[in-house]
Parts: sequence; structure tokens; C-alpha cells
Amino acid sequence: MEPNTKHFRKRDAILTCLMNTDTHPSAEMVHQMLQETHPDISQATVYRNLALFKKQGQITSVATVNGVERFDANTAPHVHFICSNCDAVMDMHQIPVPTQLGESCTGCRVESCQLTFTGLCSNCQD
Amino acid sequence: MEPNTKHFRKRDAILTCLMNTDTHPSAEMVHQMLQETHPDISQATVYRNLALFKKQGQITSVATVNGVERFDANTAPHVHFICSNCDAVMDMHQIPVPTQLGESCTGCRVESCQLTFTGLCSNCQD
DNA sequence: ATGACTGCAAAGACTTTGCATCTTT
DNA sequence: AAAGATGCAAAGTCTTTGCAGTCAT
Repeated sequence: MEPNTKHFRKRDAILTCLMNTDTHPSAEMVHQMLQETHPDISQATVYRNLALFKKQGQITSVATVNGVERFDANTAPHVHFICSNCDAVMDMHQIPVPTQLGESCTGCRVESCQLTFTGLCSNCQD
Repeated sequence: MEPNTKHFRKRDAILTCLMNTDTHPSAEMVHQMLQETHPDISQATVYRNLALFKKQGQITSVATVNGVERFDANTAPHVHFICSNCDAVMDMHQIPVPTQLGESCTGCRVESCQLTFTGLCSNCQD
């Protein structure tokens, strides 16, 4: 049997799942989304591989919402919006990321930057 | 006995502690810092009061570093730097907070904004 | 007395890890 | 056969909560 067919690595499925969504899911959400195609995938595998991808820089952690870490396969710097009511995390491509990096903090070497807005998304404004 | 002397509310001590530091401490760090003046303070009290202050808007949660929430009594919007090595969280007063709020996200009502830089602080650049 | 605050310990939520099993080469 | 990936369940962290006791008014 050729590789990645029936015994398709679940690792790959996890990364693909993350690349095909813009919901910035948590580990649990990824696990849920994969139930359909990989009913036997375990949470441990999801957590383990997300941690691996993050370490390797293939994905990033964009926020911790209500104590739950949210991930993004889009590692290009961009701005996020978090709904404080429904915990949705979405992209705000319209707003540019600040570029004034450099050493602005008494000797700190800045390596990355994160700009996040919080409020109510259109569905939660009642 | 006049109030706030021996039986000084621990609640007040917690808020004062947070106002007198710029380390953006976690609940556990606040608990540690208060050991000296309030050796019998419990973690539950610290957690409970931090949650209360946060709900009332007297403090804010500025980040979750390595799974631990960090707080700040300075609720004026300002920029933070997080050291990825030692987990220090510090202010970057030199950098302005973006002001382009408004509805930039298909109907989202933006209420607050957080700009955070990550990298290595001066002590951790080896 | 009444209501508010706190300590303690248990419970809860999220995440990590040890170990045996299964897969790939 | 050896190295790597996964499932399961246990363990680990951080945080919240129930309850009884303490403090303030």
C-alpha cells in the first residue's frame, strides 16, 4: 500500500485541517472537525501535533480565549478580532500590522508582533 | 478596632500590590508577593479578587504566557513586550497603540485593542 | 444579626505525558 | 528490525467553586 492513503498520517490531516479553515480553532475544535474523516483520532494526537507544528513554526498560537489556545496556519503577520461574546476569532486583513519593530524596549530584541482587537462580532450585537 | 488595620481587607492588598508593580504578575505571582505582608492569604482569594477586579474593569488581563494569565492594573491602552525565554512581560511606552478602531471587520464592533511584541529581553540574549 | 470576605479542599477545565500498540521503511 | 506515530488513560497545571468559619457594620 502506498503511503498516505488509508493509513494517511493523522499529522498531515491536522495540518491540512488548520490550513483549510479561517476559524482559528482550538485543539478541541480541530479534533471535532476531524471526526468526520478520522473518527478514531485522539485528542492526544491533536495536542501533540499542534505543539510540534508550533515549535517548527508551521503554525502559530494567535490567542488564548477563555483559557483555550487558538491556532492559525497563516503565519504571515496579520490582525485578529476576538468576539468577547461567542469567542470567535477572525482575521482583520484590512488593518496593517505595525512595522515599527527594532529595539524599542531598553535592549529587547523584538521577533514578532501581535495586534488583536476585541469586541462584539456582527452576530453578537444585540 | 478601626477598619483596614489588622483585619485589612485582603482584597485591597491585592489591588494595591498590582498597582505597585510593573511586572504584570500572574495570580500565583501576586500570591507570592503578598506572602510577606499577608502570610495567611490563600490562592483562592487572589484568584477570586483578580476575577472581580477584571470584571469591574479595574484591572485587565494583558496576556496568557505559557498558559498563565497575566494582569495589569494600568488599564490605559499601552503596548507590551513578552520575553519568550523568561516570560517577563513589560511595558513599551514608546510605541503608540493603533487608533484605527471603528468597524473594520464586516460589522464587528471593536471595543478594545491589544498590541504585543514578542522576543528576547535584554537579560536573555545570549 | 446580617451581609461580605476568606481559607480550605475538592472539583473542573485544558493540556501534557508514559506506555503499549500499530505503522512505516 | 528499528524508528516513528498514535490511542488510551493517568498525571500535571492552572483556575474555579462549595462550604463553613471569620470579619465588618
